[in-house]
Amino acid sequence: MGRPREHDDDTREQLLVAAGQLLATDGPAALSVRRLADEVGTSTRAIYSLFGSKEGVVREMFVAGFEGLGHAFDEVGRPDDPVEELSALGMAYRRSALDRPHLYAVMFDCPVPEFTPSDADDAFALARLERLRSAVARAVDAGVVVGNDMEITFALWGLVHGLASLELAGVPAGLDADAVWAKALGAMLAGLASG
Amino acid sequence: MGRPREHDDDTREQLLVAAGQLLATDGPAALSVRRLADEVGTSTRAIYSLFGSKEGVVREMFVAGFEGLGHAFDEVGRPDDPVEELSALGMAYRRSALDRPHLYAVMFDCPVPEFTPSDADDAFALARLERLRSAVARAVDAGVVVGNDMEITFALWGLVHGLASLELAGVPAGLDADAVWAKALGAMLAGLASG
DNA sequence: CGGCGTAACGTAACACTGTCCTGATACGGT
DNA sequence: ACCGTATCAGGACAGTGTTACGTTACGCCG
Repeated sequence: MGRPREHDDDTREQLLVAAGQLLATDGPAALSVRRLADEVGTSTRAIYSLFGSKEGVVREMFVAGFEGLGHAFDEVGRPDDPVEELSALGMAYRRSALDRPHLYAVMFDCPVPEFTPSDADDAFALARLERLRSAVARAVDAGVVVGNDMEITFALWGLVHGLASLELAGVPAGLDADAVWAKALGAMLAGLASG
Repeated sequence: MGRPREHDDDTREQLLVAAGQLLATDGPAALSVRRLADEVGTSTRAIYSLFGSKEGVVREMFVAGFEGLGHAFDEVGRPDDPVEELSALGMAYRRSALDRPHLYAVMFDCPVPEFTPSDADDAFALARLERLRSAVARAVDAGVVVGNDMEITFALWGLVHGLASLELAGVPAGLDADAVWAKALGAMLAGLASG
């Protein structure tokens, strides 16, 4: 009974794609409910039916961002050398951030004031780091890095997050970002090896 | 000739203080031109007379944030051991971020969509890092860290920025932030020493 | 000393925002 | 064929940053 819904999963997908494009091309200020609806050719009501609010749309992008990070981690195999695995995870993190900078901003900065991560969102984000944590644990077990699993995980996360953040903000001309990443990751992993 | 101005440097200061408090207590969404004017007991016109726009207010906070970082660096003396100096600069960075989290957000995240750092702003921010760069250069000269000055500076900046960013976002319960900082900084500096 | 020019003021209007409510719409069941 | 109902589009509402307007308060000059 009732009118058949046109605000279905298909328009939902279209809205998310359009929201990503708006954010990527014209910045957070351009992401308005009306413009988003226009872009897809539907009404503002669709956004509230499907996502509850503008915040809901951005939350979905937050989740998508961390899922993308998880996938980037999954694509890293399991090299024989645990240290090499950690290094590969770091570079996967970098690639994930650089490939979708607008999502990375939603994940860590809060460019859309309507959305701030809830505790559940934070928990979801934290869970994507399990892959990194297990790699750290493996390295600790192998004796190639020494210390507390969780502390080392956050030390590494802090490093790659900071580097990615700075690189997205724009490194000065004449500075080789590749070299900075190689130097930083190499030094950190070497330092962790010696206690 | 003309009416004497009441929108003077005093109200300017009051507006900046009030803007900081609004941002710190009620978040970026609460920082509206009308509310800011009400808080100080003046009119919205004052903000446009003194700062040109809302963006101008936030820009001033951006500058104040980096000046605060510069002062935090200045308070670090010049220990005999260059590595100890780098470590102290890192902890000064941490303190600066934790003392004024709302300013740190303005500096790196863009929580107020009206403001995005211009090239001049970025240049000003970068100049505050000169203190770190000179300390790195000193350490390189002393042979206690090896590599390119600028690359190492950004490696260190990335690390402390990432750690501060994660700590402000909230580390999971049961994780000792002090320990993470000590571990991360120690490992990085140790790793940089061995090339 | 009175009136004028001028600079700065508060306010109200504009175009926009996110959100909610109203009236129209299109189907399934009787 | 008609009604009930779930869904839709669009307009209303309160709030945003910004700007144009009319008013106010002072220094200067006649």
